[in-house]
Amino acid sequence: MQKTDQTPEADGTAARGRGRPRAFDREAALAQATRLFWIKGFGATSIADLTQAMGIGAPSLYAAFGSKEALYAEALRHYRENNEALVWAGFFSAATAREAVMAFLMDSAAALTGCLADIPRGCMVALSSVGGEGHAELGELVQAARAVTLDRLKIRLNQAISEGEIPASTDVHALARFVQTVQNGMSILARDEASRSELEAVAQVAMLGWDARTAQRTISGT
Amino acid sequence: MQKTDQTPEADGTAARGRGRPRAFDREAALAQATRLFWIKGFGATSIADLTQAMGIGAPSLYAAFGSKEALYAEALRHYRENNEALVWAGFFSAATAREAVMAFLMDSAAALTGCLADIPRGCMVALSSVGGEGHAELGELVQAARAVTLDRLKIRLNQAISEGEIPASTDVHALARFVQTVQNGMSILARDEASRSELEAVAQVAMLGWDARTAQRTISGT
DNA sequence: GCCTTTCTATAATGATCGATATAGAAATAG
DNA sequence: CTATTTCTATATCGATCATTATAGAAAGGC
Repeated sequence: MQKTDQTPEADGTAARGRGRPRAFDREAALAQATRLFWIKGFGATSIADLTQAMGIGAPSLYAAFGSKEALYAEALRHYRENNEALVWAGFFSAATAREAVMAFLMDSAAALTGCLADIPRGCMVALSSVGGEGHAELGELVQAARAVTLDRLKIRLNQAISEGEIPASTDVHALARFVQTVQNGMSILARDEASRSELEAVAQVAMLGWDARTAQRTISGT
Repeated sequence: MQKTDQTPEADGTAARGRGRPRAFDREAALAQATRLFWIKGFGATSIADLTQAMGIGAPSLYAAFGSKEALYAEALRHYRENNEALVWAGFFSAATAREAVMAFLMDSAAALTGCLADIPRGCMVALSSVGGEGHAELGELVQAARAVTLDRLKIRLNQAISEGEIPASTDVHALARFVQTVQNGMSILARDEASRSELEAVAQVAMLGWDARTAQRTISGT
């Protein structure tokens, strides 16, 4: 049960001194892999696709990342570390919950259409269907990643209630689900070449739903 | 250029008299294939998966449907013919645009969570990523299917304007995009096991956005 | 009854899948 | 320098992919 992992560096951490050093930049290779998984998905991306885009041979890929599934898991982490700020920075720096949600949706409109950086359209996490492809473990990983959005929204909404920004009677779960739904839907539209301004207009309409839902005379929820 | 298709019945139409008749129900087999494509997607569904679920051999599949891609195209048609009404019947029978959109979103909440029939969760069209998997032709097919939703919403909104239900100044495109976004987002939530009542609550919030956007004193768009 | 036609089942096609065995090349430790 | 360690490149593994050749089974037309 307490078998120690015998493989030299399956975890990816570079050994310090001995032996021939790796000839490629691990992070750069991971970035290319991430981009490919992002665009094509897990199942449609082959090892041959990956080695070509990463500029390395298959044995190097397996030595550095372990397996295709482990590489995807690392790509997910790389995706979050490098792209999360595009969508969440404004949310976390906003003074009010309304401004936070507004920023979240407007920044999503820009990021998901590839306007904030040279990145593929749509969200890698939202559009991933790796769970339905038979890879249950990776499926749970992306599902957990999707759940983070809902958690953050609910935390911010509860904070807004405790600060008196919105009524205590607000249905936090429903409102957070609504914002999550809109952002997820944006990914599908972005993949179909919807423009940034179109998604921004969607965000504006969504905020009208927010305003009506957070007005003092709230219609009691569901 | 005017090569006639030589294959006996690649189009699927049953020849009338001669020869041994087909031993399986073509529509029932197609229904099983549709279900499989719906759940797993095009790429992750193998011919072996299909023949097992359809209860036929591979040669029978190819004789009846031509190819895996042609089968998927037929599955898309079968999907629409058999599931469209779940989401659109109320929309088309509603007296006002508001009731139509409300019915569309509420019926979507029920259908996408598998509450209206014994069907998989989420929309086969919205969640399909066959385009990004390298099958451009099928990708255009599902993209066109997604565009139908937007078209219908815009047509109904324009009708509502001409009937005086909503102001002529309404940004029809933005409002239709908003509704489309919400419904698409619902599919992603439904796949992650969101409940019918959660999606119905989302629909309720979305309708508040509708009301604010269609109020006579409309804030001029974007 | 026989003959033609079309279906079905078995098995195999070449291609590609993810993953590795092997061996040579390149670096550090001593 | 030599020895050791770890990388990379070529080639290949069995499995599975979509597809089909082959042959036998079942129906209608005569």
